[in-house]
Amino acid sequence: MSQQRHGSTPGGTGDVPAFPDLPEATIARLPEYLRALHSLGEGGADTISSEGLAAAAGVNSAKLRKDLSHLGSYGTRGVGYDVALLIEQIEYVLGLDQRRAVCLVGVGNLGHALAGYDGFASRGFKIVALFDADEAKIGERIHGLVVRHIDELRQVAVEECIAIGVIATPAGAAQAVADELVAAGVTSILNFAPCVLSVPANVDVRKVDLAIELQILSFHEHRKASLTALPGGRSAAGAGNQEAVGS
Amino acid sequence: MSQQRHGSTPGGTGDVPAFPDLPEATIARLPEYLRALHSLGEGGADTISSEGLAAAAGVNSAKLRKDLSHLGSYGTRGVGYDVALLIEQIEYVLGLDQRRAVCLVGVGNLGHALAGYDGFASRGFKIVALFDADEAKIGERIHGLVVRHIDELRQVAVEECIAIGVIATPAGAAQAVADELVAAGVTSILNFAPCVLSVPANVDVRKVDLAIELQILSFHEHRKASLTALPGGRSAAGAGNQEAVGS
DNA sequence: TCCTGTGAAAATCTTCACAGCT
DNA sequence: AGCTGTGAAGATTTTCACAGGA
Repeated sequence: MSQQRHGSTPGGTGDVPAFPDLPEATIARLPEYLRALHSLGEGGADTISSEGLAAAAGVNSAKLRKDLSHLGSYGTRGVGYDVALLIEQIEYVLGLDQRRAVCLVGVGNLGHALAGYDGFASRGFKIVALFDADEAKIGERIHGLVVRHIDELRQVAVEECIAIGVIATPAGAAQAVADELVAAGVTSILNFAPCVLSVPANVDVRKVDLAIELQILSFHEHRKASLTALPGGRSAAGAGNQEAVGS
Repeated sequence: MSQQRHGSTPGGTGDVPAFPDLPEATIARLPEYLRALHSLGEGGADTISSEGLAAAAGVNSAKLRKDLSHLGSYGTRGVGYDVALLIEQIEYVLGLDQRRAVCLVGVGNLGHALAGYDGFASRGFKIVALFDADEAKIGERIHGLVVRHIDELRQVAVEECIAIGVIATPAGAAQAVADELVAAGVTSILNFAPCVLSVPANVDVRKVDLAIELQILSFHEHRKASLTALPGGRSAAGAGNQEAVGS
């Protein structure tokens, strides 16, 4: 879903430093591997096989090995991967070793929940500022942060070195907010508003649209219904997006 | 592989009726097209070219045409697509013409917000029941619905014909909830808990993990930083082929 | 033995470019 | 003319299957 490509490989001769240019599909899976690794690590595992990690992450083992091979060789044949080492490597590649400040714009229904979402803090992100355009909300305290007026965004973004902006406004306001974020120097945006944003090529946008997820599920419901209404429907060969986990 | 239109498939594999089997990638984009069409329709457009619709949906026009061609021929050469007709067709394929009941399990921070999220109702879904395991929350009224105990899930699911279950519990509880949903006959699950669910093959699971989205953005931040840190780096990545970014 | 890492094949997805309809 | 629908080419992603190290 990325809006733009990330071809890089500058033409220069390659004293390219440590930046493996990973396939997008791989990048999107690394966080899941990381979560699985943390979970396994807490369970006391020191090493884990590709099969085991793959199961914990919900993918198949060949894909997992291929993905990890892009990072380098951090496994041991006959044994598996060292959990702690792999965590470290993935965290490095994802840039999680440095703290990244996040701001959230729009403290309505959804924004309110995001502001207090534990999952952010527990996985290396800290929301450092909240903004809204609604005067009635300015000054409100949410999970320890005070809501500020959107006009302060530019200044605060610089002060706090904000790296990622989260947009949780209604669709109508989202483009203007994105423009503000870009103007403030933010180069990564997570957009919860149901609309397309236009941004300069150096800015990355990811979109999460809750209704779209439901609509995709609705399609599959519709499909399943139309199959069972028929004689001898094939059952679900690649229907889901999850491996058939057989633990 | 090129699948023909709903003509009769030779060979009598069964006169499979109107269910085009769309590529997953296409399915995932249809809701976006639908949103764009509604938006254009409200703006007064009766017809729209592939170029125009593609821009509104944030994809390129060739992809859009290919996607729509899988549904059949609903465009007019030289003119474009009839907005109303196309909306109708996409809604039909996505199964949005029938009301689908949704239940939400877990009314914590995030669940609370989801229960009141306008985007669901406004795009054809209705949350008809809320569940939680925490006695303290049972009976609470949220956006017009009373929170019930998870033990009632099975019964309520049948009564209300629940088609889709949304899991917004902590990770530790998610698998048990998924099992309950499956036992209650729910065959589509939207999972917000950061964990992998195992479900039978006929159940579709989609996962939304907010922290993972941030981690993916973090990767790109890291990558961008490592590029600009290099000599000659500059914004050489000009290969950007994003749609013309209209101001 | 067990398991990773990886070429090569297969499947899927995207883009091009133009035939053909309005 | 303008625009859709679509084969064919290209790019990416997944899967297979096995070489080779522990």
